[in-house]
Amino acid sequence: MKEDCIKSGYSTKEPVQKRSKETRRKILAAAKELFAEIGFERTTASLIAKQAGVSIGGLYARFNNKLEIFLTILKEYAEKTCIFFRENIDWLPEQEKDLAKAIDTLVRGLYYTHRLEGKLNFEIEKFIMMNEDAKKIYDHWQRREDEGIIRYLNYFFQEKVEDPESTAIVIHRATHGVFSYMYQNKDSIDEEKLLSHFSAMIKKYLLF
Amino acid sequence: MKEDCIKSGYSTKEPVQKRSKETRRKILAAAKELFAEIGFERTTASLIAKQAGVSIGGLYARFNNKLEIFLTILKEYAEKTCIFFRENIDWLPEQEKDLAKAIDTLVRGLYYTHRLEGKLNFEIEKFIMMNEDAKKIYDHWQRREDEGIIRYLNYFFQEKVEDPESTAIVIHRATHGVFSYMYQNKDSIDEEKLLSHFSAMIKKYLLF
Amino acid sequence: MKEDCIKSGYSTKEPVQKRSKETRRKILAAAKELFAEIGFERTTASLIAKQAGVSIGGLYARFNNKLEIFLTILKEYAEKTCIFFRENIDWLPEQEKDLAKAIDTLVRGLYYTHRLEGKLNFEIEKFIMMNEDAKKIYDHWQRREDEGIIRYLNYFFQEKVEDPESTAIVIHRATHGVFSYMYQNKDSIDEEKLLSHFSAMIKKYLLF
Amino acid sequence: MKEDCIKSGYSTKEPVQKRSKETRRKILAAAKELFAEIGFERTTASLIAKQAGVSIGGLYARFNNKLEIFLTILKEYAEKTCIFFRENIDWLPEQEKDLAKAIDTLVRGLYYTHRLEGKLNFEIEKFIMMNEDAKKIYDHWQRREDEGIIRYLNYFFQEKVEDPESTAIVIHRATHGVFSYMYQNKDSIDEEKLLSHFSAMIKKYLLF
DNA sequence: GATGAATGAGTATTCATTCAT
DNA sequence: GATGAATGAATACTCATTCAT
Repeated sequence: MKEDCIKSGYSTKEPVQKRSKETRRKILAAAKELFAEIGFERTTASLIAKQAGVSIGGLYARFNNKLEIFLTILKEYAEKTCIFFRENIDWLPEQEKDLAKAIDTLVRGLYYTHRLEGKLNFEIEKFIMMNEDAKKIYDHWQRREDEGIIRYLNYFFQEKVEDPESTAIVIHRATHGVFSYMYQNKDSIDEEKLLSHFSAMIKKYLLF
Repeated sequence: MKEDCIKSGYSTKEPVQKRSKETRRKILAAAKELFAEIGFERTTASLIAKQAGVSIGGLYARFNNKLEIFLTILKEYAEKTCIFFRENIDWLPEQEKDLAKAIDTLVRGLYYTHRLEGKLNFEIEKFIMMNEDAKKIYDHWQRREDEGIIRYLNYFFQEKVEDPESTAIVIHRATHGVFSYMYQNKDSIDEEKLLSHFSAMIKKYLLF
Repeated sequence: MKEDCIKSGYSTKEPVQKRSKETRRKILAAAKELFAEIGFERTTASLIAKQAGVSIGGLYARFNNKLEIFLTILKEYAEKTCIFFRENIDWLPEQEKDLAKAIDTLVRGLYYTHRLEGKLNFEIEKFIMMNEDAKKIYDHWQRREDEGIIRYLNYFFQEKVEDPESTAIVIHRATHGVFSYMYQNKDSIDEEKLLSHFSAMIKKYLLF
Repeated sequence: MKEDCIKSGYSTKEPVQKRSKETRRKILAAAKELFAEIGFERTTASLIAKQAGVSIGGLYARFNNKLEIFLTILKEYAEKTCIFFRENIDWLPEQEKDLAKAIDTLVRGLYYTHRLEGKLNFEIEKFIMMNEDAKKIYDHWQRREDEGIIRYLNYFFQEKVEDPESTAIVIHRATHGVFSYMYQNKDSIDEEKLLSHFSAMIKKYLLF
C-alpha cells in the first residue's frame, strides 16, 4: 500500500525566498485559527494580518484575496488529514489482525484527531456548500479517504465485500455525523461511551 | 405514544392584523430560502425584503433584527421537523411489526424529508456553533427527537436495550452525517443504494 | 398695566370638535415631555403617538410634521411663560415698595418657575439657533418679557434709568445664564446661596 | 500665578505618521465647523468626511465613532478656552491696577473670544445636557475657569471677598448668558452698549 | 375620521482591497 | 519589498411620512 495522494493544482502568488515563506506560513496559521474560531465571514483581513504579525500589504502581497487564503488552508488541511487517515488505515493490517479490535483502535484514533480541529472541520464543511472551488478540493481528498477505506475492506475481506464503495461512504459519513455531534457537545457527553457504541455499530455492520 | 412536544417561548413583535400576519409569513419564507441558499451572513436585510416583496421598514416592523428572523425560522423548522419525525416513529409500531422493514421505511421517509431542506439543515447546523441561543433551541428539539427514538427502542425491545440513549444518539447522528452527504452529492450518487446500505447498518446495529 | 401679549399667527390643522381638541392637547403634552427629556431629534413621531395614546395617523391628522408640533409647543410655552413673567412683574409694585426686596422675591419666583421646565427651556434655546421660525417666535416673547422689565424699571425709577432697554436685556440674559447653570447642577450646588448672590448682583446693578 | 491646567486623558486611535496627524486635524476642523453650524445630530459622518476631504473609512480609522469626534473637539476646545481665559486673568494684575478698568478690559476680551465660536459654545452647552462624558469634560474646565476668577478675586480684594466661589460662579454664568444672547443677535444689537452695561453690572457687584 | 402597516431615503459603521510613501 | 493610510461600496437598522383598510 503506497501513498498516491496527488497535489491538486491551485495557483497562488508563490513565494521563493525563505523569509517570505516563513511569513506565508505565519499568515496561514493565523488565518486557520481565526477561520476556525469565528468563521470565514467574521475573519477580517486585518485581523489575520495582526494575528500573524504582518502588515495588510504584506498579506496581500502573498495572497490575492481572503478566499485564496481559505482555499489554501483547506487544501493543505484536507491533504494532511487525508494522508494521516490513510497512514492510519494502511498501518492497521500490519498491527492488528482482529478486525473488531482494529476498528476500535481506528475509531478512537480518528476521533481524537477530529477533536483537535473540530471547529475548522465544521467551518470547512459549511464553506464547501457555498463555494464550488472549495467543494472540488474537499471532495478530492474525501474520495481519497474513501479509497483508503475501500482498499482496507478489500484487503481484509479478500475482495468479498459486495459494493465496498457504498460501504465506505456510509461508514465515512456516519463517522462525520457522530464526531461532529460529539465535538459540539464534548462538555456534556460521555465520549468513551459514545465511541464504544459507534464502534460497535461499525463492527456489526462489517462483520455480520 | 402521545405527542408531548412543547412550544418553547420566543418573543417577537407579534402582529395582530391579518395583513400583517401574511407579510410576516412572506418574510419568513423569503428569509428561509435565502439563509439556505447563501447563508446567514450573506443574506442581507434588503435581500430578504426584496424577495418577500416587502420594504425594509416593513421587515423591521416585524422583526427586531436579522438574528431574530433566523431564530424564528430555526424554531419553527426544528419544531415542525421534530413533530414530523416523532409522528413517523410513533405510527410505526401500528403499521409494521417487522423491525427490519420498519427501519427501512423510516430511513427512507426521513431521507426524503431531509432532502427537502438539506441546505437549511446545514446552515442551521453551522449557526448553532456560533450562537448560544440557536444552540439551545436546536438542542431542545433534537433531544425530543432522541426521546422519540428511545421510546421506540424501549417499546420494540421491551426495555431490553442496554443504554438506549447512546444508541439513539449514535443512530440519530450517523443519520445526519449520511443524509447530509447524500444531499450535497445528490446529483452524482445512487441514493437508493446508499439508503439500503445505511439502513442495513442500522438494522445490524439494532438486531444483533 | 394691562396685558398686551398678542397671539403670533401660526397655521396648523385647527381642530374644531371637542374630542379632537382633547386629543390635540394629549399629543402636545406628550411631545413636550419627550422633547424636554430626550431632545427634538431623538423624539420620534411614534414615541409621541404612543405616549399620547394616539395612533400615528391621528397625530399626522392634527399636525403636518414634527417641526410643527415643536413650534406649537414653543409658541404656547413662550406665551405662557411670558404671561406668567409679566404678571409677576406687574403685580410687584402693588405688593412691594422696597426694590431690594422686590428683586429678591422676583428672582426666587422666576427661578422656581424656570426649574420646573429647565430641560425644555434648554431644548428650546438650542432649537432657536437652528430654525428661523423658532427664533422668530421665541424672540417675540422674549422681547415682551424685556418690555415688562423695562416698564417696571421706568415705573420704579420714574423714567430716570438711562437706557432701560439695555439694562433689561442684561438682567434678563444674565438670569438665563445663571438659572441654566443652577438647573443643570441642581444636585451639587447650594441653590439658596447662589440665588442670594445673583440677587445681590442685580440689586447693586440697579440701585447704585 | 502660574498655570496649572492639566490635560485630562481621553483615548482615541492615536496616529503616528505625519500624514495621519494632518488628516486627523482636517477631520477635527471640519467636524467642529459642522457641529457648530448644524448640530451634532444633523452632522453626518459622511458630511464630515466630505468637508475634510477624507473618505469615510479614513475618518473611522482615526475615530471610533461620531461621539468620540465630538468629545475630542470638546476637550481640545474647553482646554484651549480655559487656558486662554486664565492667561487673560493672570496677566491682568500686572497690567492694570484699577479693578474697574481691568474688568472692562477682561469683559471685552472674553466677548470677542466667545464670539469667535459662539455657535460651538452653544452646541456644547446643549450636548452636555445629554451626555455624561461630555459633562464631565466640560465641567472640569469650567471649574478651572472658576478657580481663575476666584484666585483673581482673592488677589485683588486680599482675601476679603466673602464666598468668592459663589461670586465667581455667578459672574461666570451671567457672562455666558449675556454673551450667548449677544452672539445670537449680533446683527441687530449694539454690542458696545451691551458690553458696557454688562461690565457695569459686574463692577458694581464687586466694588460695592 | 381613525388606524397602524408600509415605504424608502437616510445614517453609522465595517472591511476588502489598493497604492503612495 | 514592506507598510499602513486611504478608499468607498456595502450593510444593519431608524424614522418621518403616506395611504389602504
